[in-house]
Amino acid sequence: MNEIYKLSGLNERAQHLLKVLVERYISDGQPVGSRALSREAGLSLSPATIRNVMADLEDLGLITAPHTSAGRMPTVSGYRFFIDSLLTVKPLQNEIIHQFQRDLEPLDNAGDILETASRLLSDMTHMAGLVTLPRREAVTFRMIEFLPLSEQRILVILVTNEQEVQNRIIHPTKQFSASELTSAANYLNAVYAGKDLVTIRECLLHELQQTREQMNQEAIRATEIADLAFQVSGQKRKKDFVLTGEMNLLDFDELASMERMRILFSAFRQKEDLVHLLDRCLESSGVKIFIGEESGYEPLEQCSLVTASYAIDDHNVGVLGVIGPTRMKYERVIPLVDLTAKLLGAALNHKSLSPS
Amino acid sequence: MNEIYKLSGLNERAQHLLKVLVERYISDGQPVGSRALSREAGLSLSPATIRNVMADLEDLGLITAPHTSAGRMPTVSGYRFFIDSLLTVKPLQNEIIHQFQRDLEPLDNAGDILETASRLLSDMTHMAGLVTLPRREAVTFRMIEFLPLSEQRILVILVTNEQEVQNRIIHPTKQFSASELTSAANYLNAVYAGKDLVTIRECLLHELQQTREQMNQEAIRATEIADLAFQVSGQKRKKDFVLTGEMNLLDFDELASMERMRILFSAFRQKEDLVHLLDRCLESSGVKIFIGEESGYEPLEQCSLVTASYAIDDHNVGVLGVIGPTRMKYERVIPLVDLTAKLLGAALNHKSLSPS
DNA sequence: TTTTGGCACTCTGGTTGTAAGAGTGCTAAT
DNA sequence: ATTAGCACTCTTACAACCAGAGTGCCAAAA
Repeated sequence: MNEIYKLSGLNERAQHLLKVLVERYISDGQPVGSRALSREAGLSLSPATIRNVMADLEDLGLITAPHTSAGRMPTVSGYRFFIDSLLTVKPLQNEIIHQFQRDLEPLDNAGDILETASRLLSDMTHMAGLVTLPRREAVTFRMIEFLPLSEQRILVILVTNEQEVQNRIIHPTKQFSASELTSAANYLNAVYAGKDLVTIRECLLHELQQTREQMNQEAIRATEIADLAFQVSGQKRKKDFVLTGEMNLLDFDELASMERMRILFSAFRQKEDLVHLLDRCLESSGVKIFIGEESGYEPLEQCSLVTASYAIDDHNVGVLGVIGPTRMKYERVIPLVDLTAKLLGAALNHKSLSPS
Repeated sequence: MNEIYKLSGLNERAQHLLKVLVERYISDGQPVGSRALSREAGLSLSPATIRNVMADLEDLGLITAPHTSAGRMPTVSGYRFFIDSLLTVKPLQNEIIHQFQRDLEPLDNAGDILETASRLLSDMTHMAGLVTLPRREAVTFRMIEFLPLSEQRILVILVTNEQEVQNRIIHPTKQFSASELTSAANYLNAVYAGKDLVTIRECLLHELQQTREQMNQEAIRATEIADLAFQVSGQKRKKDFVLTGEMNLLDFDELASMERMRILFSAFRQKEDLVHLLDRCLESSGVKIFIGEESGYEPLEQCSLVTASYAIDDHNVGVLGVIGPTRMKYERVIPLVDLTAKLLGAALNHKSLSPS
């Protein structure tokens, strides 16, 4: 029999017991023993029988005991199998969906929307929520306007994504007259509207290097100042993602060793690795889960990361998710992350479709 | 002798011993006993003598022992006396001053400046830094511009404080033509430039209620749309202060009980009380220190708060400071907070004076 | 009068031993 | 295939104990 397990996977009963064990462990945090499992499983099997099955599950590497006389708890593979094959996700109540919509709908700029999405995630799950900023390629240029503040300072107003507004002040070396600025803006608005910022920067660079003689004076001036304007826009962006509810993680005693927390928080500030990890989720849609060491990122060792990418115009442009202890209520977190991703995409899209 | 202490304060020797004790406790975190103090104080007194003095200091409520056979540690009054009368502040190295300037100078918008100031504070002290946003009365109007995005949406660009730019999108119920918008902007720029936002809102409200007949058509239209524009600007501001380095607080073991941290962090999110506390520091200039319970704010019980207000045009407009364990290196923190306040004020001022 | 050495006392923190409880693995019986 | 029984292991809590640190007080020394 033991042989059969190893060769052809787990039988019904073993799967059921694994499921109950994981569920119990998730809600308790205590290793679960054979007696408890026998009581809980509803199979009217004696603890002794349960023990045999548990021994098998341990052989398969799905559960493990912290020491001889403690119960068992799921390993990473155990969680993996649980999530992939045994989990029954709870559908969300309509009430929650509506609340999310209520919170996201009325906002009118991307920053607030991302922030709110992250906060919804962290508040609803009592864990840490995070939302990456949309890829820069996804930012499309709508219009630019120049507003002279003084001799040397020009305020650049950049409207993107039909709704989003960015400002910066530039200090051109050459003088630009008010009418030059207006015509430069008109030129740029006509030529580049609808293109994304990355492409535009490439074009500008290209044009700057070209022999000027092919262009008219207006285009040259416009290119010069646009280069300044977009240059700043292209520089390092201040942050890579919005992170909220970090402090919620203090509440989980499995993470609560000060040392772990310190590592985790400094990882949040480090960012690079985390960003890299999240980027890997951008490609495909759907909810992804990294359990503990699966993320390949040390500080997250005791944590799980549940992510989903969000899309604008059917293109995935960013990733959001939740970080919490491995022992989290996946059946609840997964649909929440899924929902948030969809609604975040919708909220960002919505703005570009309806003028209200 | 004991009598004399009580009536006329402490003699030299007792003061010196208190100073050494507090310094020692601050650097060690361990209650300090008579032997250690006798070694450290450089007075060639025996532990027994020291014990007598310590007993007196305890009678005066300046130090206390956690239990019979531990050393003594400062009480709140002890810290108070230490700070007010015994502390010798370390002057800052020029290197640090220059670094602060280097970090603050190049920034060109208030948001970044505040954020950087806070981060400087938290990084240099390894504690939590915070900076309140400038009072709204301190925000002066420089110019406004309207940019029609579509039929129903108008982008409002509001330049304040000579440098700061705010955007919002409004949806007026009535239609405004492009030329109407331009003339409205011109009107507002002419009439209100240099006034602060709060005053302007009051004026607008007042004018709206007046009988319209006294004004020309242009002024009426301008007032209508300006009301919309400033209305949004006047609404709740998103945040009250910038807080950085909260996580640094995890490193202090006297705060490190998860429970304390939770209370502290939820206090940071609560904000109201903290804001209220900070507001009380706005009135007068100079560094202020609240030790433990002195702040009258429960969650800060084990913490000290070191604040200073910063000024624009010689008016105090905001407060910044540092939150850390009662047992902090005041002689270093105080000058740091002081410096940051001055430089922050300068950085904010600077922008409005020199165009570069 | 001030300082000091001496001494008894107290409290903490670490170590050790012990007993109870929980859970296991194995074997033999059902 | 399942189960009862049993010996074994490991954790946890508790008590006892000891060493160390520090105190307060008193009487002697300066």
